[in-house]
Amino acid sequence: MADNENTTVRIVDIARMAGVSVATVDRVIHNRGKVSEENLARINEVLREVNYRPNLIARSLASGRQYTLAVVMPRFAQGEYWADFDAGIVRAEAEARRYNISVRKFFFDQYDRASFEKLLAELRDEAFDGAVIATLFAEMVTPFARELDERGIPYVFVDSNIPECNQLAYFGTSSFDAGVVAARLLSDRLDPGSDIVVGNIIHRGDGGSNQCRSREEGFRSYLREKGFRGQLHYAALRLDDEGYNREVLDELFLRHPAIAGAVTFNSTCYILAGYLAARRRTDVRLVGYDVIRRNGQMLGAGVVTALIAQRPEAQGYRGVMALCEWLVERRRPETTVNHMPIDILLKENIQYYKNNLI
Amino acid sequence: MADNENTTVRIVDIARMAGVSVATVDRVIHNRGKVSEENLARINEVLREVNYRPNLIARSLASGRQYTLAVVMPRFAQGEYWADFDAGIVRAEAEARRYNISVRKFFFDQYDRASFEKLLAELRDEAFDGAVIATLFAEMVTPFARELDERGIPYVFVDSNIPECNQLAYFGTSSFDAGVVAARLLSDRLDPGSDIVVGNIIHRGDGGSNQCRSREEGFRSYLREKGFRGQLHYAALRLDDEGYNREVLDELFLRHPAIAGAVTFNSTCYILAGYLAARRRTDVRLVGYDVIRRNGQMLGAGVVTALIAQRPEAQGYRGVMALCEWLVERRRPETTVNHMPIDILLKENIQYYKNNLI
DNA sequence: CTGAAAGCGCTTACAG
DNA sequence: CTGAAAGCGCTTACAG
Repeated sequence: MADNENTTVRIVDIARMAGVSVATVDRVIHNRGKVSEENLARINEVLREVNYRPNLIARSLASGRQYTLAVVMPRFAQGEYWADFDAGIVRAEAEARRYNISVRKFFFDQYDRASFEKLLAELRDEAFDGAVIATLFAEMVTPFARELDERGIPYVFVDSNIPECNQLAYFGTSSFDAGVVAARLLSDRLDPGSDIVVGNIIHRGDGGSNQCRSREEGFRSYLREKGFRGQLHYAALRLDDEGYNREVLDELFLRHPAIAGAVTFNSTCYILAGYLAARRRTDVRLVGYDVIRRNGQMLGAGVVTALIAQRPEAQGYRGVMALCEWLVERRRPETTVNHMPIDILLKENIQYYKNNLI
Repeated sequence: MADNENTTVRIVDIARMAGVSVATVDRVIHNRGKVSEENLARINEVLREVNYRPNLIARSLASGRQYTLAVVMPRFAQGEYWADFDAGIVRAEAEARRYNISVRKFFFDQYDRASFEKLLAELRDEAFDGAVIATLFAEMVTPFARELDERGIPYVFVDSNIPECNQLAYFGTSSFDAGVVAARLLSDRLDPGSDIVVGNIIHRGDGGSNQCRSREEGFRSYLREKGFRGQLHYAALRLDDEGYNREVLDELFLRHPAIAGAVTFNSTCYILAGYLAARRRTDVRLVGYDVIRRNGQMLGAGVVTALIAQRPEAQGYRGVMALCEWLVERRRPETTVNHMPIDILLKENIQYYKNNLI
């Protein structure tokens, strides 16, 4: 019955036990067909009996099969959010190479939906065996996902999930609950009547990402539940236009003196932080997302109260690895929706956060 | 000069380029000696020129070399802290198997230093190629580490670091700063004059672990810096002895009515939480360590204010993997001291923490 | 539908 | 000090 556990059984062993050649066993293992009913049954029986575990190392070495993965993500500069995600891709790439899997990155502009559209069009003519897709523009990802389904190409979502697709997996936070946590951290010591500024970045095309919208819903939901009575005021800000932002915010704060809190639902809370620091508004609590360099500095300086992070490096790494395991071993991730932890960073614990990108 | 990047160069290629056989190249690659000066030089030159990267998969398949790793850790029951650490070990084990590396666990009783001593004695007669050691009893680990140095066996520390050893790596938090974070979370809304209870578990042998001592130092240091004026009172508690603990705590709270905060520096804050819940002391803020089941429940119930966690699963996983990479590829971890993030868990974000053990 | 044989890149005795 | 040859466990044409 129970065979000697420690001697691994190989294909030749299976072949001998079933009275066939290794090639036939191989056909059964890979469902390549062209095997007689009786051999099929016999081999499967043996496979089951000995609980055959293929040696993946040998398989990889022998097959020489090459896979290419496409990673569809925003373009980034050093120190920005997507640079951390990219670090995870790079790490996964190094591991994947051992299994003859290579990675190609395709970039779009996260503030310009047209750039994403254009990129998707290009991808129609590209050959790849799997894709990791950052779902910022969810409405456009959905139809593209259907095309991939038709092409039989597996894909993984990162950043925020889109439930109605056939993704192999999702890696990212629950955006809604990440919004709840922001509200908790911000309102903890806020008078229930205070107003709150919401900093937004002006988009080309249309408003906000999938993720930011969900975070705001979670944020509002928490405040509602806790009986918060203040107002939320939106500030439409620009990247790298300090003068403009200052004007907008000056006016906003002037008009609404009850403002005692601030939040951004994307990774640019350093903009609001810069303003508050310049104006010495130490009375305003500020919460934002993502441990990018400029946010981290503002947290260390005490201008930002808390940052919420979502393990971008892990998202990148696990996205690629999920596809690798699927392609090499036909092994699905244990769960499709993989919510990353919602990390809370304060001045006191931020220094260790980046050390361990895993 | 720069060769075609994408065609991998193999040992046969090197051999041909150097005008020798693959066996000689292999000897050079592995410093096995028995190679003439001139061949050595020529081969090394070629190796450098083509930037040779061995195919580890092929190497592993061909060599059939077996390694055994020893993991020295506390015995645990399901739901306890070390069970999470163990989950990381198990995951690493699965990966390591591919490279012919197996893991043996050796358990001691974390509340009994004699059990650790006994275990170390046993390990002297065991054969293994690397060790992951939980450093709870630091004074005893140090001499044992020296023995390993002499035996030429690499080792990795987890839980808390011991600087003066030759560990290949350390994976764990900065215990001191984890104490600082506890103080920040506890004292945030505490009156500077309030007293604080420190819950301790009575040890057999001697007091507290390495880690708990450092956390307490960090804790006290933060309070000192912030001008905290209250007192710290120790409660010597027992595992699984609710009646006894209740007596001790009843008396303590009676004698010190200024107590408004509580902390434990190990993972048993559920004991204090159980007491506070039973006595309906919602006025006492409680902070503890580690997301074990019973702590998580108390956080969800609102009895515990915050938990601080240290990614035990990652510690286990990375500890084993560091040894694997060293044994298989002679690759050292990039840094020796790998501080894990100090994670902060509140009621609002705890639900996602366990999903992603990485 | 089936099997013998070569090969993936490396390591390991073995004979010289 | 050196090299020819077999082998790790699996896959892949190829011939039947």
